[in-house]
Amino acid sequence: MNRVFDRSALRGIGTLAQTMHVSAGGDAPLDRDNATLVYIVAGAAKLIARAAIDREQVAAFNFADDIVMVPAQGAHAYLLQALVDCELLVFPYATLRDAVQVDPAVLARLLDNCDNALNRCREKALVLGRKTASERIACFLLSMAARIGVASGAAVLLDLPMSRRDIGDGIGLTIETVSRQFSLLREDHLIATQGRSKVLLLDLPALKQRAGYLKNRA
Amino acid sequence: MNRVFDRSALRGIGTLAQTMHVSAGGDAPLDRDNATLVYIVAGAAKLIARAAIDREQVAAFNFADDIVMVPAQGAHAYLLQALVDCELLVFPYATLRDAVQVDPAVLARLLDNCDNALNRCREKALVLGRKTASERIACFLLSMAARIGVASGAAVLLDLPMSRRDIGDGIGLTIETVSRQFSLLREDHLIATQGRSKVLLLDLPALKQRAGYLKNRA
DNA sequence: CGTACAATTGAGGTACTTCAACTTCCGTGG
DNA sequence: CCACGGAAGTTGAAGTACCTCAATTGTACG
Repeated sequence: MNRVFDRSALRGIGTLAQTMHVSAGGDAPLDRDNATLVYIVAGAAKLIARAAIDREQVAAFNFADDIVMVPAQGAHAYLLQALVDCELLVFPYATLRDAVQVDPAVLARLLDNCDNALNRCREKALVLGRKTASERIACFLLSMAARIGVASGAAVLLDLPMSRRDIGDGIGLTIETVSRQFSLLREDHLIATQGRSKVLLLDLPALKQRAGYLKNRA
Repeated sequence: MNRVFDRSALRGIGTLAQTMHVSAGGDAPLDRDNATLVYIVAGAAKLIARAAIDREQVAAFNFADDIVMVPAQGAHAYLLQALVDCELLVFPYATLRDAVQVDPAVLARLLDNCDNALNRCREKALVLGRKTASERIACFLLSMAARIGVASGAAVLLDLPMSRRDIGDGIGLTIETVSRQFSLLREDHLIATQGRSKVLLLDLPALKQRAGYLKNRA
């Protein structure tokens, strides 16, 4: 595991950090006026962009060992909400950026992390702007499989920490459309569900087909 | 101007760079298998994510002095296309990241740049996922005003280098819907257009209203 | 075991898309 | 300078994918 904040890195910047425990459903109490960097020690969270109280977009789902860059409030408000109980390490972005200049290797890893987040966000933009409901669900499931999936023979088991509403807010659909798409995938035997949160991906190739990925892959 | 690659920075990394000239409409011939960092010396470009030949999302519009991080090809292909004739400075991302560790200040500015791109991408995700057509157009115009707008009394003049199709591909609408929304804004005297590319924003407060920004701003 | 909430399913509405025709713009050549 | 032609943009009519509203079923927790 190539953690951004390994023991030696933390020795230098640990004093800048603030440890937080946020219980499931709660908002991380972050500074709204300054960008913040949050290291998720344990748990799972969603970063939401809020345009109105009843209209929000999940900008990213994040899990243990992820680093989340939470923007300051601008035209819209950003909140980091815990999906399950979380342990967080919180840094003011500007302070951290300046402090880690004594350790360029850590800075480079921060850059890599930011680049990864940017790439995921761009994939999300493509999904939101140009994909159908069934493609969106397939993309979502495959992306979750890559991050928190557990191989189970030819299948992949997902234990999703987020609700159907969260999923919908993440891929720009309503809770009902998400539910209908799950039902279609079940009918076609691409997935099986168990309870509210467990999803078994039965046919990854077929899911990739539905995701609308490029045909001519390297 | 706080350029990322000022004279002293370029002295150290200039040898890594490749200069390119791309004429309007052309693709920058980048390495598809590795992430690339492009500094736009002059011109304007669009970064597109392609799901199919007839289905692409503009991930970002970029202008002179911008740094664009172009992902390697994954599930989808990314292309940097020139909107007008461009002069570019191209770096392999990984090589550059390692090389600039001798100059943490440059690394920190790269991180800031990446953070800005991430923030813009997240705003885009919110627009694509949760905004109506009229809100999207307003958001687009305001975002362009902030980047390439020229104050003209109380109004702001835009000389858009991209077509209606590009705009649509950027905010997830069809060319026809974009056109209809422009017509509505004209009827309501929020904008005036002149030729294909010039847009005069006549009423910024009203545009912000239509953009669906948060009411209770600090 | 019962309650509260999450998820599913159905019926009807709507915002945007698709398809098609027309108009404007603007570079080119007469 | 003006006329031409092709591309870009605009406008209209019809279709559809997704949303909204409403009722039912399922799930997890006390």
